[in-house]
Amino acid sequence: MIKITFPDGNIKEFDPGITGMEIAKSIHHGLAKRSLSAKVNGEVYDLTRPIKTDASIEFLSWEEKEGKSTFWHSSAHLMAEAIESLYPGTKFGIGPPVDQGFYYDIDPGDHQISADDLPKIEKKMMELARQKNAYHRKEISKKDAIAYFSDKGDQYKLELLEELEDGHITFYEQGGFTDLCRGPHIPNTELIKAIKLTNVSGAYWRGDEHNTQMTRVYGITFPKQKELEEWEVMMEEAQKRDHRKLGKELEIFTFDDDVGPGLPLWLPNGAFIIEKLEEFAKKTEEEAGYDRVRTPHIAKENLYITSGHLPYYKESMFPPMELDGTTYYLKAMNCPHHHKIFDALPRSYKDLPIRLAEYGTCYRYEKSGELFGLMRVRSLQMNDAHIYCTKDQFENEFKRVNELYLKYFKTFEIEKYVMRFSTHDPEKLGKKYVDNPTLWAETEEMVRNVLIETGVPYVEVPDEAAFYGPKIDIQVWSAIGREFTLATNQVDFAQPLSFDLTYTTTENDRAHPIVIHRAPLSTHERFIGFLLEHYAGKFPLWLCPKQYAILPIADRHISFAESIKTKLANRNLRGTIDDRVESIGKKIRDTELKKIPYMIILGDKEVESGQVAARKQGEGDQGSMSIEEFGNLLQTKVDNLE
RNA sequence: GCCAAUGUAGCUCAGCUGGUAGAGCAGCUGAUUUGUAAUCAGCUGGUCGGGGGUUCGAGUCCCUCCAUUGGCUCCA
Repeated sequence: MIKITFPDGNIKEFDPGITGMEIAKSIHHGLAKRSLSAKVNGEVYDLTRPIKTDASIEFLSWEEKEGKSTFWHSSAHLMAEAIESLYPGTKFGIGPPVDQGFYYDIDPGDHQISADDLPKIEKKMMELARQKNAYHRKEISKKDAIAYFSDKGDQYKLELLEELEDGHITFYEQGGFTDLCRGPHIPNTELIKAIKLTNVSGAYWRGDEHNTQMTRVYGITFPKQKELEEWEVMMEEAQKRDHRKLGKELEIFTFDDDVGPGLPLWLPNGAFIIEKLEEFAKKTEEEAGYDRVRTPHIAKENLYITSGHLPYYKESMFPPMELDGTTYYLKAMNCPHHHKIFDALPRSYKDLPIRLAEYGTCYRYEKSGELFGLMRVRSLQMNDAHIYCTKDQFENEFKRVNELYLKYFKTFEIEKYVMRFSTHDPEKLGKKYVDNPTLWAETEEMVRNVLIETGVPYVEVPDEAAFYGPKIDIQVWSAIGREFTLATNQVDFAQPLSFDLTYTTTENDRAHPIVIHRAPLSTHERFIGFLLEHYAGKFPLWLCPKQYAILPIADRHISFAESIKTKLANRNLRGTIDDRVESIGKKIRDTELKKIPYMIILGDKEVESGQVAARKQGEGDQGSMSIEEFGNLLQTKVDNLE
């Protein structure tokens, strides 16, 4: 007998070779029905896989992330089966589950698979699912595995097999489809009740752009039709929050063909919000000891040769221009200019740390396929600063930068984030990274220490550092689940050396400072894009271009409206008067759609009582109050950055 | 840059197998002076992304370029 330990600590005995399914059934038929896979001694098992030794067990259902993964992984196999039966001769790459469903990379040979084929594949999948085919796990020798895929002529699977060790190879089979796969899988295809294939795209084999491009088919499946419907509603909701849509509706920004791709034009509302943000950042950073500087948008080639950007970063810069026999570049970053400012004066250890900030406009030649609304653009303004400090000051400075992030995140109610600590790959020294192994080791160690000390949760990602040093990026999720990098905090030991930046030490020697590049609010473009989705276009009051709208019911109420506006303007509250001859219903609707946070409705009653009828966007009537009270209400929120 | 899809009025979209553009909203004009999410009527507005081709005839078919979108790759 073997001992099986349950999550609640209970232990039961079973015959060796019992399966998860049988154990679940022995407890409760509901559990057996609900479970998709099981975690056995920490490893996710098929419910049909025999358990041979003492083990802990935890059943995984649709409610668990790993249960979903199992479900979607099996769905990928089902899709492959459908594709193979519809388009015989298709070769298969990899087909994993992802956050929202699954995909399979396929090589359909002569037959092109397009979006038009998806309904056909979906239908076939449904048909196959209803056949209630079990997923069979089979351990197989490497030799037999190679024979199978050689026979099939699937070079992709053969390539994957090459890297696998004999004795650790498993096949999964359901219906007429066999795949090389680690598993695990759900017991049976009939669990898959709702299927939606979402799109097809190209994907390089093994993620390398030098390899052939395969066709990637994305899909998502559910154990209940209703869940698919809910998911579809959720996707529609997400679309409404898309910053590109909101940016247009709220007149924040626009693009124009004649201006160029990735070059946003900020409309007055957008410009207003940016300037409010800047005002806030300047104040916050002044308090944190930063000095602001200003630098030009272009510089001579030599600056970027010195900085090392030309060898490492040239393809992301706009092409050079020739002026009077000299080559100039548009700046893609502010740091080289700032280094020259550091270098403009003799510096002593007594001056350090020096923190130079600039909301500098940069231009980056992002590849055309990478542009994405405001999130990836070619002209951008960074919330940038460079800190020059001694090695001793480094940890403290780095910590202070992290604290600044957290402060900003709190202000903008960003609760979900992850710090990614990017380190270098020693094999790529001199190619992707500045060739200075000692300093890489030293600085990575320092950053790691700060992270451990401050107790901030982080993940370490190898081979993603900047060319000049390790960095921390902060990953956030917009309200619609879009993930991207906002803040960045980078260590740079290389540029101070290449620019020969020095300060005088206590011993009257010369030493190179360490530089920290940081941009907590990322770029204006990305940050506004993020905020649009984060707040669904309902910006906090302090950022709103218009905080309130006064809606007079008839012409005769306009003069009262103006006197109120003046009073509120005296308290630095911003608003408009809708003096159109329109019904009050229409005025309210228009103001609601513009997402102006507060409305004041003015009619005879208000003129008589001297009070205002307040209405809140998205919430409705707030009742009557004095102008004073209304002003206080808004003022308090603005003061608290709400 | 690569694979695929899309591109019709300021916005959202319709336009069947080719027969020379249509709606709602917005805008303008007029009437309406209105109590918590759309008052009514009339009008204006498009070289159908650009260029080329096939055809008696192209928004519709073909080629090409541009842009956008979904991915891949990339991302200081």
